[in-house]
Amino acid sequence: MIYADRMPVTVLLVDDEPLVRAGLRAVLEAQPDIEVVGEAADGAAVIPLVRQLRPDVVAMDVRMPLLDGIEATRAVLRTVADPPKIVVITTFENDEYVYEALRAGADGFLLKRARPAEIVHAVRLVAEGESLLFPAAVRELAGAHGRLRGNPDAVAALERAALTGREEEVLRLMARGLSNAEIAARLVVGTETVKSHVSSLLAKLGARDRTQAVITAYESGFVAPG
Amino acid sequence: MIYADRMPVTVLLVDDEPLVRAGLRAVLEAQPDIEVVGEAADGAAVIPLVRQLRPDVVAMDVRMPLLDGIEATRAVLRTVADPPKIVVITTFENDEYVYEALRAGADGFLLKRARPAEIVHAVRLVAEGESLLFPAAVRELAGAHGRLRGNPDAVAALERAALTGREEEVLRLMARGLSNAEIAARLVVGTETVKSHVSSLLAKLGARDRTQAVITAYESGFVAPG
DNA sequence: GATCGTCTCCCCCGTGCGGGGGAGCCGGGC
DNA sequence: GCCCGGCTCCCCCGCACGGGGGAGACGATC
Repeated sequence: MIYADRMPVTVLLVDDEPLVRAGLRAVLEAQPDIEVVGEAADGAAVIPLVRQLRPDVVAMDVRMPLLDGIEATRAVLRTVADPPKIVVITTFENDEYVYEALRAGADGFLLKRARPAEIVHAVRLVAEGESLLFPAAVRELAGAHGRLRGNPDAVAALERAALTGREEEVLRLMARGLSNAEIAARLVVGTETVKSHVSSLLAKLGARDRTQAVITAYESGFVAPG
Repeated sequence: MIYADRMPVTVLLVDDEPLVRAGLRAVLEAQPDIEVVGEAADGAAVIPLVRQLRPDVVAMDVRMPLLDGIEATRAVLRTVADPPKIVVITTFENDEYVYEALRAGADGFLLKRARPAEIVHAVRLVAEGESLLFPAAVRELAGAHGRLRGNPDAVAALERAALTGREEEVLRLMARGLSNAEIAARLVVGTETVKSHVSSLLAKLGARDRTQAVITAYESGFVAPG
């Protein structure tokens, strides 16, 4: 493929770790059709930079000290006219922050440990308006080709369930092995509240216990393995 | 099991955090058959200490200021005759440094948040040159530089676990959502037997409960969704 | 013969889990 | 205005789960 005859894709890097920024810059700058036009260490600095630099793509960490990637994404999309595409960067798969960011309007995400070629690919795709949303695209990117979308029964169970937002959050955390108390701490609510959500989602999913619920989550592709 | 009649296993601790060293020392010294013979705060100090103390096992942090665990591992294996076994210590699962260290010749790894019993277990097994560790399989996977079929940590956890045939059967049934009683019925054994297998397998996988074990099963590809 | 690991089963015991109920608060929709 | 769904928190309660032990039977290995 030849990209050199197109306008280069301009990218703004936003990550609190200089090391990560340097790595991304090295990877992306190695491409003739990609240009890193700026860097920021926190979400708070993003908006003025976006206004000034007008990048095609913002590669943004989700976890940052002052203003995280979720809020920054919302802020950019809310306040900037003709906003750039936003790719959120994360260390962990199954990072619930990522889902928040995607809900906030991000166009895709990538893992820090992805291979250079995958990162480049992701940036190009997003720049072209292709939005890499959830598992299927990720698996494709990750090269774990061939995996199915999910067990139809499990998918159906999840769709029928019509979980509320909070229930989905709880299920994601359950699927990462957290206990009720740990989930409560993470969501900053009482354990009784978590138990309430758990009971509710178990009933909706037709699961007898949390283990069966997590199985359904995996089988349906609601959470993605590796 | 009685260990006291054997020669004690001698251990050298290498970690830049004094707190971690203290914790490891406390855990290991509580065992009659394990003796902590020295400590170092950085990889750079390891080689002379290894020459002087001749420990059976070096428990080494991967991330250290001057000389990290990867380079230190290489250095020890390259320059010391009849080198000790090396266990790398890490805070994070999904730590690519760990895989680097394994490629460099480390014999195993453990998470800082592992339970004392697991840490002790790991040190003993490594000291015995036993199969706890990453046999060829993991090193191969790590060296294949490629994507694995699953989350590397989960794969590693399963490899390291070395589950018995029965334990694997039980894990598969757990991963299908069966309760202990149901598994017992399926395998035509008593529920106490199943509980015994479950406890054993949880310990080996480093899982706190059956849900975490099932997650590991999915993440590693031990059971496949869909 | 002695040792070891696996599989089997048993005990006690604490607790996290999940069921079943209820209740207050808030925002949106009728 | 009222009602309803979602989120929050509370109670009681039974039980499966998991940790801590131990022990006998069997086969493989040394």
